[in-house]
Amino acid sequence: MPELPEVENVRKQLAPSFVSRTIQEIWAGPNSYFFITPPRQLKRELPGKKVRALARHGKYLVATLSDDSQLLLHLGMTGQLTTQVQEQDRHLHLIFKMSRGKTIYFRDVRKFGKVEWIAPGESSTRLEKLGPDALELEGEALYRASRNRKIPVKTLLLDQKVSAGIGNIYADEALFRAGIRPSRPSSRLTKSEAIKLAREVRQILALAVSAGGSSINDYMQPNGNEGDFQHLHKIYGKTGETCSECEAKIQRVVLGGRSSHFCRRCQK
DNA sequence: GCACATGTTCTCGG
DNA sequence: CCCGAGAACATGTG
Repeated sequence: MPELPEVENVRKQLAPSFVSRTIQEIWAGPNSYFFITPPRQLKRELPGKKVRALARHGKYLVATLSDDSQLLLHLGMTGQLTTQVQEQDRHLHLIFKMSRGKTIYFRDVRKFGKVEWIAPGESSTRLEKLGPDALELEGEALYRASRNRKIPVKTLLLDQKVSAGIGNIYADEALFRAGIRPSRPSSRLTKSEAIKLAREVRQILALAVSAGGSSINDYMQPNGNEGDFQHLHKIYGKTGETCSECEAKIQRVVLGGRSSHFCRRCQK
């Protein structure tokens, strides 16, 4: 469910239940795949610490704790952070009991989500690998990253080292709005196209944040509401439908192992 | 059974 | 060491 706009909405909604509260108790399920930091260590380290801030870098949520340690949360494909879950959920992996009566649940059906605790003074290789947040992607930087690369421009956009936060939906949407085919070799991008594409990326992400993200399948905000941006998708998931800007049928190809949607008339 | 799913990481060959 | 392609991870839905 989560690309930058969805994660940003989770961050904003979760903050009141998380920030300025003390972690009183941790419940962690037995799923070793899900935990970078093992459950026993989380149970040992987290209780008693206060959450000072909840930030987002790309698709990662980063909580800073009172001893300057950090807790990284990544939602993977199906992760959900919510303040209202029914107990007895087989996909529940982690529960934070916070001070003053708040509880936060982390559930994840496919378990591609991740939880990692970073000790004070340590740094996370995961965060260090991330490029600039996609809300601030600059055309110049995108152009530089595209030089001497053979990979499709779509795949370049998905590279979190180039820009952190873009996922499959918003990559397709931004390319459609920029009039660039997802299959275009990165090295064939002109500078003015790179500048336009970066602007479309920033714009669509900001719009999607405002709309509460996109809810398709199981994405939900922490309060249980759905986002609205899926109604504004113009290309993603619309294979075979008529393009909103012309009469052509929307095409689907696989690039870098991901479904990619485009209009052969509007995108060159 | 098959295809596919808002993601990341690892392996392999060049 | 860099690059790119493909597989792997775990589970559900149609």
